[in-house]
Formats: sequence, C-alpha cells, structure tokens
Amino acid sequence: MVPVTRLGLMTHESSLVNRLTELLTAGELRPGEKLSEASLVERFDVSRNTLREAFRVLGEQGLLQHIPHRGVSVASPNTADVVDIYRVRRAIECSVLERAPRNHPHAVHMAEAVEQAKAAAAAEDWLLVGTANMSFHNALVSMSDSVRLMRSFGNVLAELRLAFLKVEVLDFLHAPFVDRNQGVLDAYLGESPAEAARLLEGYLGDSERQVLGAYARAGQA
Amino acid sequence: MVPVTRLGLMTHESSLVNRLTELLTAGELRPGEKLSEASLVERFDVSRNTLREAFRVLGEQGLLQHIPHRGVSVASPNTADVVDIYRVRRAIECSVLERAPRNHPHAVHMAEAVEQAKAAAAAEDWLLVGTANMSFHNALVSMSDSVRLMRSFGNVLAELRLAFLKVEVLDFLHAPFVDRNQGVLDAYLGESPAEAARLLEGYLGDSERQVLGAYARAGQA
DNA sequence: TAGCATCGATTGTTCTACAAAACTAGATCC
DNA sequence: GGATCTAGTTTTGTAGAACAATCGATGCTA
Repeated sequence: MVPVTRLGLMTHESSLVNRLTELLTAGELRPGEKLSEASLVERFDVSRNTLREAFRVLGEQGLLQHIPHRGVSVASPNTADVVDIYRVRRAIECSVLERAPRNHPHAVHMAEAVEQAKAAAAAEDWLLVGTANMSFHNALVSMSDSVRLMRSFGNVLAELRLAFLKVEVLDFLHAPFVDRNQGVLDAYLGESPAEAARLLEGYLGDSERQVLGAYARAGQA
Repeated sequence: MVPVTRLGLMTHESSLVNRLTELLTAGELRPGEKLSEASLVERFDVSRNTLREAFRVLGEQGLLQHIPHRGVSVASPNTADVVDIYRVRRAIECSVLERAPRNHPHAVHMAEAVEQAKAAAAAEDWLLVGTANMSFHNALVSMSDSVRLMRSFGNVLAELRLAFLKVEVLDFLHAPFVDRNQGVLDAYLGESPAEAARLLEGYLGDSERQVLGAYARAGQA
C-alpha cells in the first residue's frame, strides 16, 4: 500500500524556484543581470532565507551564478560555455539515439513535436517552433528511460536558452532545423539508428556554429 | 587583466558542503540515514540557515533526499536507481570514449589509474583499488573536455558510491575490473575507439549485474 | 593619473520566534 | 487484537532582526 503521492505539495521555496525558472527561461531576467537579495525579497515577498535557498538550487542547476560576497546573477554563457554545452548535447543525444530500442514508445512524442513544429512554421509562429524544437530533443533524450539523464540534459538545455537570450538568437532561425528533425526521426524509424545519430551529429554541429556566429555578430566573448 | 582567482575563497557554507560530501562518500553518514537539522547544527556548529543552504546544494546533486516537512536524509538508491545510474554511465562513458580524439592528453591519466590499480591489487589494498578505479573513469570522461559532463558524471558516480555503501559491495570485488580497464585503454590507444566503447559497454553491464546481485543478496529493493 | 583611505551597501551568518505539518502515544471503538 | 481517533510533542518552513565581513564607490593625496 503506497503512501500518499506527495506531488501536490508546494512549499513556499519550491514555488519560488519555479517562478524564478519561468522568469529566467522567459528572458524577463536577462543573462548577466545582478539579482540582489533585497530587491528580490521585496519583489517575491519572501524572506531572505527562503530566497537564498532557492538561489542555491538554481545555482546548482547552472541557471544562476553565485560568487561569494558578490551575490548571484543570471548565468551568462560565453562562447566557451556554448561549446561545452554542445559537447554535452552531442555526447548525450547521439548516444541515446544510437542505443534507443526500435519503436520506443516515446518516439511518438518526437513525431508529435515535429508535426507541431511544421504547423507552427507554416503559421510563422516562430516562438512555437522553438518550443516544439525543445520538445523534440527532450522526447529524444527521454528514450534513454533515465530520469537522471533527463535532468542533466534539461539543465543544459535551460542554460543554452540563456545563451540564446543573451545574443538574441531569433526564433525564426530555428526554422531550417524542423526538416532536419524530421530526417533524424525518419532515420531512427527506418531502423538506422547509426545513420540517425550521424544526422543528429551534423545537425548539432550546424546549430552550434549558428549560435557561435550570433555571438561573433553580437561582439560577445 | 584578470581579477583575482577566487579559488582560495571558502565561505562557511561551501566548506560545510565539502565536509558533508566527505562524510557521505566515506560512509560515515549511512544511506537512508535521517539528517535532522538540530543534530547537524550541533555537530557542525553552524546555524540552521547555513545548514539548510548546504542541504539544498547536496540535494540538487542527488546525494541527499529532501521531502518537504519530513526533512532530509542520505540518498538510498534502490535497484531502479542503480539501473538508471548505469544507463547514464553507458550513455556518457561510451559516448565520450568513441568521440575522444586519438592521443588525448588525459589518456595518460587513465594509464596512471590503471597502473595504480594494479599496484594496489598486488598489495591487496582493495580500498585503493576502488579509488583508482574511480580515477580511471573520471579520467575517461574528462576526455570529453566538458566541465558540465564531468560535473553530471561526478554526481552520478557519487550516488553510485552510496549504492555500494548501502549493500556493502566489498571493495575487493572491483579487482577483476582492473584488467578490463587495461583492455579498454589498450583498445583506445590501439586506435580502435569503437572496440574500446564495445568493451566498456560490456564492462559496465557486468558491473551493473554485480551491484544488482549484491542488492538481491541483501534483500533490498 | 595612480594609488589609497574611507564610507556605504551588500552579502554571510547567527539567533529568535512562530505557524504548519508530521510524528508519538494513549484512549477509544469495533 | 487491531484499527482509528485525538491531543500533545517534535520537527520543519518561514520570517525577521541583528551584526560581522567583504565589496564597491567615492573622494583624497601625492
């Protein structure tokens, strides 16, 4: 007899973590922005203690940077960070794709994400295209059936989102990748996981180059 | 002009995180053990706030489990967790090995770890064998040149250590794997990364089975 | 202009306090 | 006997005040 599933439980602190995460991924807290304790205590109407605990959680996730005695600021990935992030993406995504069993249940989610992205692209809703693209890659990694891999990957992807926001990688730039997602999916479904991984590797390389290009244009390190 | 490298900086809290990490990996805090705030506040002579911040950090790393209103306890991986951990290890380690460039500088560290393990095994210092084994796999993942991948992998390996402690996987059981580490290294150095990855995959599968066997013998879920 | 001392602001840490949730141990009921 | 209820105790969640330590900026001196 399993005890109560305590999913509905929401401490003040965990909801603060959620709220901050939303603001970060929505870009309302800009990369590099200083987050002073006093201002956020006022803004969210929580105590310093609660806020600092939330800071530690998000810091460990890589979304916030904490420098002792200098406070915390929104992570601001530089080009070295972007390169590092794409190394992780290649290692994880390609590996998962190669090892995924044929007809993994979550492959359906990948297909759904591709369809959603195509429809959004047709409607020129680039924001939705970006969201669907994230869904595709999350669905891909979920085929590992590993909650830890999903968690690590999610953190890295959230950090990459900060990189996009920093140099204003416009959402419509993701459009060309919709078809390549389809290609990766087709190769996987066509029982060619090795080929699918090869396509994905090329995909990620091009994506990385595009982001680094945006950094160069923005004159950022 | 780079500012001061603030590596020597040690806030009270970060040193507490370090101390707790040591106790956890040394097994002085047993898996599943309840960590009450009052007792640890007394033991480490820190305030509740500082302790709770350290709890959040270690919780996010997976070493502590935090259940709202019930406090934190040392993570106590079950068989599902072990399976999950080995999925991550296979995905990360094999992927890194396949992609590592020929003659990566850190390959030397792998070789050193193998030598250290052999010497320790000859001296029947099984604890040192285990440490050297950890060094080998850390060196392997460091060939990814990705600090994020190293960080995620380190967290997973620390959690696996808790699993060992939980069911008392004896250190000398690692001995047979010393030669297999050598085999993986030889394949990599022999310009056969694919073969090295294949060997490592088998290695990890056997290792996983051994741990799960220990769980079964201990009557643990 | 390049240090350098000073001061104000921010963070690190402790302490106290109290509300809320969880645990404990009897008491009660079937 | 076992389950359930209840009241009291313990522990955690959160707020807030206070102070030390450090940082950053300001203005001064050479």
